[in-house]
Amino acid sequence: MNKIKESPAPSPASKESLRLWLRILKVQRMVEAELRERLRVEFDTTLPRFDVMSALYRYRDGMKMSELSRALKVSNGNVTGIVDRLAEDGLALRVPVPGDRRAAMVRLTKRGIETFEAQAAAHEVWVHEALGGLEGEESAMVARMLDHALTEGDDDAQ
Amino acid sequence: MNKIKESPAPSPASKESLRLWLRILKVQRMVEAELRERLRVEFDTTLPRFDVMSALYRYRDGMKMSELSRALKVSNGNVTGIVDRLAEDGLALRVPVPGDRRAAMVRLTKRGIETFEAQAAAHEVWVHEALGGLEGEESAMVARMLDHALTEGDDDAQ
DNA sequence: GAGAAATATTTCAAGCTTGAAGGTTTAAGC
DNA sequence: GCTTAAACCTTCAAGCTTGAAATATTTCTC
Repeated sequence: MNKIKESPAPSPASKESLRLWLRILKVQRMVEAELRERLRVEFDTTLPRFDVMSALYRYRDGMKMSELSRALKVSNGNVTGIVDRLAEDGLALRVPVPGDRRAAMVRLTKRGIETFEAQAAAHEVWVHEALGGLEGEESAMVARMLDHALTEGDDDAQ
Repeated sequence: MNKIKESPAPSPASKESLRLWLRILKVQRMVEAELRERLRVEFDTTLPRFDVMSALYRYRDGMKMSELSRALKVSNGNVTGIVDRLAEDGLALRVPVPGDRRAAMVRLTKRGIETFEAQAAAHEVWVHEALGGLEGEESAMVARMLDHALTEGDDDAQ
């Protein structure tokens, strides 16, 4: 598998951004693989489902489908399918919006809330196990700098 | 969409890891969405295809399917499909491995190399545009700290 | 208030992704 | 050598993901 020395794109400072990007990607893939595996084995669920439930848990009285897809930064049609499956399993449910017959509110069922709380507690531990190599202050600093790295377009900050 | 104050998981330091994780995820999703969109519009290709070509470009004389999937940290079956499509488009090709009739080497075609070089140059610029909010030294520091954040299991470093 | 534009959601095809199961070939153990 | 295990790859079903097109409803504009 002889690795070949690179040469083609002799750019100046964008190289540094590229290196950072590859590092971010590596960390993200590593942690995500771990979380996905654990969610599957221990809770028989998936990361996308967890993400949706997490958003719904935070906004306990419901979110519109469009709010959900905006919050998760995924496409509209995507959310439809995931919510469908959550609903089939009795974890979430669609309720009509009084003044607007186009829209639908999605919210967790009682069982959905209980289920998510168990998953979230485990999830937090897993993340710490995977990413706990930094002291508290370092961790906060990296988080801050990452935010700062995005050259713009920052909304919906936590 | 009333946001509800959180309360359920009153953990101590894992909270900090969780915050960092969410930040990483946010940056990753933002940049990735941008890259995907641009690859689609300007080169009519996808991120997974780009990733595979990137690996094949680095290991110019070919990689086995298994090496490819290990390098990209994706499943075996996944790579099969992507390479199939690259091959259909005449960008990559499978060549038999002399001593081993199970394995297959994958390598870029001449056209594949040329195509990738154009894409890679643009890609580097895009990443810098998206992630250029840090000075060179800061960027390097974040990269270093991210590496350090992974509590272990680090192989294949760059 | 009728028509046009905007908003909210679903449906669809194509591609990505996984984990598991299957087929083939090679290596190891005896 | 023969059996068993290991390695390599593909196939498959299920689910995720996107972007675009289709529906339905609401709002805007005149």
